[in-house]
Amino acid sequence: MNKSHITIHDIARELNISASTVSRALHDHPRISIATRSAVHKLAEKYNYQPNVVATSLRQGKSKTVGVIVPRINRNFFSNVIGGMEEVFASYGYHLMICQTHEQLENEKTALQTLVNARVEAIILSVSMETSQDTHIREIQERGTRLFFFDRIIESIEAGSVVINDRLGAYQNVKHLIGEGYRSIMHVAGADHITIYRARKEGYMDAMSEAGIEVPKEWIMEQPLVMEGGESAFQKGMSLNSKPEAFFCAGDYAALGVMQAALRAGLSVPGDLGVTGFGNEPFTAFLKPSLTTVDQKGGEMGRIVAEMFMKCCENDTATSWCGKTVLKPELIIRDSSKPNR
Amino acid sequence: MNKSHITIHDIARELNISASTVSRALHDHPRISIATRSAVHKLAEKYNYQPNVVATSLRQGKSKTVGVIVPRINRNFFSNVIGGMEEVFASYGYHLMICQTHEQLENEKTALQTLVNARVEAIILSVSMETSQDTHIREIQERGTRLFFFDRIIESIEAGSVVINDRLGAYQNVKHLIGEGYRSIMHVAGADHITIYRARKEGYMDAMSEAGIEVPKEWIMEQPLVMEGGESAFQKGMSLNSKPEAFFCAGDYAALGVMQAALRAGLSVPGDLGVTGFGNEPFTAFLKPSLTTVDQKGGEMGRIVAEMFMKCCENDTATSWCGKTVLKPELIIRDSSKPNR
DNA sequence: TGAATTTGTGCAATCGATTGTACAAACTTT
DNA sequence: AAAGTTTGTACAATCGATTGCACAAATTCA
Repeated sequence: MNKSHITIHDIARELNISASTVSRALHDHPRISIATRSAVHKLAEKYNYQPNVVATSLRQGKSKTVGVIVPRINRNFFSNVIGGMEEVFASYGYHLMICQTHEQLENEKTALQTLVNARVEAIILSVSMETSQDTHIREIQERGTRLFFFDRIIESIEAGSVVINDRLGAYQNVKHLIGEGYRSIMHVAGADHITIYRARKEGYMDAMSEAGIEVPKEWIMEQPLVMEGGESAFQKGMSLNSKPEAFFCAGDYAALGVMQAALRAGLSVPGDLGVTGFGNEPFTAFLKPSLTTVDQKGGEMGRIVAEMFMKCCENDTATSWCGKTVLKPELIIRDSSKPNR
Repeated sequence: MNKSHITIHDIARELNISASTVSRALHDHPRISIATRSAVHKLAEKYNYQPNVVATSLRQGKSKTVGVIVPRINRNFFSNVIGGMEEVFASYGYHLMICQTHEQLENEKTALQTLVNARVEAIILSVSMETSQDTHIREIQERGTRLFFFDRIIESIEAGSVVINDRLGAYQNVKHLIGEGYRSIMHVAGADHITIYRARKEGYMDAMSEAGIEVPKEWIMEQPLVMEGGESAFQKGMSLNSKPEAFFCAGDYAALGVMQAALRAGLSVPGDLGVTGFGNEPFTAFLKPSLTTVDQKGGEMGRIVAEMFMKCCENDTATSWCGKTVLKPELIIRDSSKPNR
């Protein structure tokens, strides 16, 4: 990009040999004489020669770059995942190219195209909230781009993926509430077409039905998983005939909303109302009361997808199917779910 | 990378014309007949032709990629910055390549080299804690890579940069404490060779001397800006002759540490001890008491560096000097600094 | 009608690194 | 000494897109 980048040709010229010899010398090709090799190495050292990765990429058809698409980079969970991936990829000499969708399908499509054009070796994706169909992703895959999912996967597409067992996490969460004496537990749910949210709902149902608690459908309130969603869920819950004893929220911010609304309404948490969340956002540890939640293992998830890519794709057997790794979620028990009454 | 990627040669062959004509047709070169142009466009459409960015990069010497180096991707502030940058860069068709240093100088060096090799058009950097010398960065710049700093800058290097006025932020913060009646205010400081931490210390001094409060040097405690650092600062502070009335911490996690240690020690915050932080981490709003702090404008900072790069570098006048933008910090007044006593 | 333009396209070089093939020189083998 | 190997290096093509230059055909002008 700059005169200051020296090339094998520069070295070749100075030593009066050909560029191909320089290239081979740099790779310690056995057919190049020791004398030539060391001369080349010395000069490369002197000028701090660094191969032009762009040229190598073009020649080899390998960019040593992996694309990542997430809804938002600055969400704790996603930045943890990205951080984890970066560690592993960096150790293999791979780069990360990152795009965010802001939860919008259109952006997701653009990002996919962008990354394909950049000739990334794979795309690692956590789909946006708006993504309910799969054609745009399937197309990319069919055109030969390797694909991996994490967390928010599309089940109809066969691709390597890493998730946590959301159903189990939710189940443990709700079972814990039940164990603490709560019975009429409502669920603030996320959009149903997103796998993880459906799974969390199912986990909730599992625990409830195991305990023999009937769940009227008003107890399940689909809401945007932000503070406001939690607040309005709380209002709705309080207006029902069967007053809620606890809320299990599919997201921590919604749980926060529920908690704050409850406190404003003069209820005490957990005295009058139990609240649990999902995600283990950093703030949940510092809330008063601290919030019981489920850890999503962001960093680990990132490291595992990265390793998965490396195992499956580094040699050229382009088997895109690398299996699905399911991590065990971890229930973090804190104060907001202390025994009822 | 894959047979499914079609090239201008494929199109050329099918239309029985040359690749150069295809290239020109795709760019609507006026010398190509309308008929040919539309035939090419039609076929490109049909096969969903997408130019190989790697090839273009090589030819043009422009990668449309910018490298970013941060201490940790998953720190709220940095992920906000990155998120902001991504928005702007995406809108210009630029990509982001991201590396993290984990606050280690060695990693910073590697990352710089990696990004230079990847032929990024610029490197946007926030230096690690360990970075106290500048030669490794200066070298990169001298070899022709454009460089920008944000937040943690190196003043001895001339490069475009975006920071907030840390000194002012700290000054406002401490002035506010003084206004609320606190006088013996101690400062939990960060490493002194990092510009921003020194600036925060200076802002603290400004406010104190303006109020005519003498600051013995034991009041300034350099600590790792994490919870443990805050805790040990609190212990140290309490063992002094002049008991602290408040702590101004250069980081939110340290403030959290101070607060928790104080509460454990049976003090009430802010009743017995005022505490303020710096950074406006998301959790600070939810602490009990909520923490007074200074917002660092991460997203905005990211957007501004990105725009700065675009303005300075898109046309090839390689003036690396794009000035220094200083953002106004925002003091967020919450409960932890309520009036003394 | 012949000269001067304009129009439309192709050739070949280029970006930098890699690699199959060729080939001369040096060395072994018989 | 002739044939066969090994050693060391260069040439040229390739990856895909771009672009200066050349050149023929078509058009305009004188």
